[in-house]
Amino acid sequence: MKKVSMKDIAKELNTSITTVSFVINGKSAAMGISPATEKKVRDLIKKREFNPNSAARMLRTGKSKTLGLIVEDIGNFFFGNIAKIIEIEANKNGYNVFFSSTENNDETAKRLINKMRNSSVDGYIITATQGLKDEVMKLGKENIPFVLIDRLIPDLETNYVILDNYQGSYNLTNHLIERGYKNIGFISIYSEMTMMTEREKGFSNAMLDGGLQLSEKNFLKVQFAASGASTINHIAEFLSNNTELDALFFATNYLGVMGIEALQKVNLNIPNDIAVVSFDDNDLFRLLTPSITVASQPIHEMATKSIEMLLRIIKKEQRLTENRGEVIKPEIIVRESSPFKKA
Amino acid sequence: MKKVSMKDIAKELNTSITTVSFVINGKSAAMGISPATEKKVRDLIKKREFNPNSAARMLRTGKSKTLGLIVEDIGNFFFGNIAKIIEIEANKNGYNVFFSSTENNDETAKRLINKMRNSSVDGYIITATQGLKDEVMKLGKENIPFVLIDRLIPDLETNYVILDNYQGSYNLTNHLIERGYKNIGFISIYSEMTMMTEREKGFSNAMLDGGLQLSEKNFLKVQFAASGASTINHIAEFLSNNTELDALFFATNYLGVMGIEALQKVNLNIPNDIAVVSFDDNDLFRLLTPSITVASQPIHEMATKSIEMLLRIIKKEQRLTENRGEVIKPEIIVRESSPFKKA
DNA sequence: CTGAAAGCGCTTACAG
DNA sequence: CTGAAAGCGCTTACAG
Repeated sequence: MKKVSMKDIAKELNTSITTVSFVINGKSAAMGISPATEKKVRDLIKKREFNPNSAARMLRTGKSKTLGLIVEDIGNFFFGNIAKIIEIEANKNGYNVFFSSTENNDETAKRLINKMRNSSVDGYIITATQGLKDEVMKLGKENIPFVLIDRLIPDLETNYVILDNYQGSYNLTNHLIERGYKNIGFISIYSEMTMMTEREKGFSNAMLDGGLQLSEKNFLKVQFAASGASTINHIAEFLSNNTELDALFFATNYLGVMGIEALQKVNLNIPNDIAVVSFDDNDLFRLLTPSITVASQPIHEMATKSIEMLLRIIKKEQRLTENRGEVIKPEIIVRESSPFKKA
Repeated sequence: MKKVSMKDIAKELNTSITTVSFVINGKSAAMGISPATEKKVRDLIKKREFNPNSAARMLRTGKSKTLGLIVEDIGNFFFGNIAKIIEIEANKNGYNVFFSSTENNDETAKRLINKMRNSSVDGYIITATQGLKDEVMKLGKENIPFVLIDRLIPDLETNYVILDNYQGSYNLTNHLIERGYKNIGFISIYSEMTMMTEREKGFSNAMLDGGLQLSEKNFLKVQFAASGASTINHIAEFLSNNTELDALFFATNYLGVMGIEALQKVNLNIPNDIAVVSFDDNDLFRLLTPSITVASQPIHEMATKSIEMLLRIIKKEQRLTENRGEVIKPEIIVRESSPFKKA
């Protein structure tokens, strides 16, 4: 049972492969195929269940109709849902999408980009890792369409869709200050990524603007790669050493999750002993008792904006060098973990 | 800046394309290429950063080195992590993977399978929807490798990796009975999928084996597609109408999440007023107060078993018709939501 | 030990 | 309005 080809269709209809190809590619009108011929071709295509061979088309045109999605971790709530929406939108536009997780590792990210390049993807959506600048610049130089999502690369001007991390962090900190908290601990990871530095800047500026003091006792940084257990221990230790803290700001949702475990470990009650807020929402924060106040990323908006931008670049409606960035505003969702502070 | 091809490499070395191809495909020894020639070729390939054109290779060999992963929802914890592991394993074996979410919709699933077929994937890992039997049988007839994951299709013998839903459900119910609960409500979705029917059977048999009575008051079924709000209302109503219930068994983790919201809505306290257990773990259940007892799916084991099985079928080490199913045992993780019942 | 050549299934410039 | 033919970049049977 051999697959049917354009040749088979053409032969059965006593016409040429050219005609069949024009019909398939919607060029009948432009190339002046008669409606009668067009119908004959379409009918037989349907009857024989003919589908053009994508490899042949790809070889001939150089376009694979495939996109590459490189995220930090497809198994996490944020990126999993980003991926779902991107895949649906890509599909609507005739694209399939390859995906891969970098686990925030430079070498993995580089390998994945090159692997996908060998499969000739038509464009990328990339969650950059810290040392990815050269690799991404290479894409730019070779004129391969891409869009950065969720995080920028310092000193690299390009197309991106990111969250306004500074503003979200500033507003979330301000929310705590307005509710009477004065000794706020900011717990983040060691990172040069602007995503992290912006969140820290937003926190610091909100504190200073609120007339509050800042010392190193307000900051804890942990290693991203550290195991859950060791991170929880670090946080617990920090809490034990800084008993004057009345609120905690976790810079990512997985830090928040670990932080909540750490608080249980040292027997601190949220929100009676200490208030808690976190950057990034997830199901858990909504349903925990108490529920957790967050700065939430509009996932749907970020995903659709980035795939639309990538398709525009691929279709050359937007130049790769045009540097049209989208900065999405996060939303502060006030929940039970940050009530007005009791006197 | 044109991409370098095998022809360029051959010309520069004054050798033939054949020789270059043999070297690239590791056939030097078998075809008797001299070590000196082989080294010359390899060095130039590295120097010119040559990568074989995948489209040409695909057209010629009929193999795309691409797999299709069709899951219910890549954005959910279980499938997102399944996807991550499958992608990593596939990559190790030289495959890229396309993914798509069915949202448990038959038409979407059929469309996705056919779309991927047109991109000539070499094999599929599929989370079946209820009406997917014909489509999957077609794959079988055309000898296209695939493995079902997470759920079977009734009356269809094939390769699969699933959870032992019956045993997990039986054991989880038994755990409640041993702890003194007698009026247990089983909350599930309308579904013909064996996954669901097995869970219900496990529950019912454990109840009967425990000498407990069963009536329709022990069962609530909701629509999968129903919105969160309407599902929560249904559950809340069920609870109000069945005040004698002392424990709830949620048949999936998203039902568990909604159920917890419903319990808050009708002011029932876990575990003082009512115990709760759920099938499928997630981060939330571990961190909620109280934490939730679950039957947990070994995600890593399910993912690796399924990709290994698919690769075996592709490499013809296992026949598609061989029907080698793997049934993975779930683990009961006892947490705070199901203590011994107070007198 | 190595090379010339056919052919995978398309698209498209060219010819009529 | 439609067709014959080149060519995309590989793999591999065949020849020597």
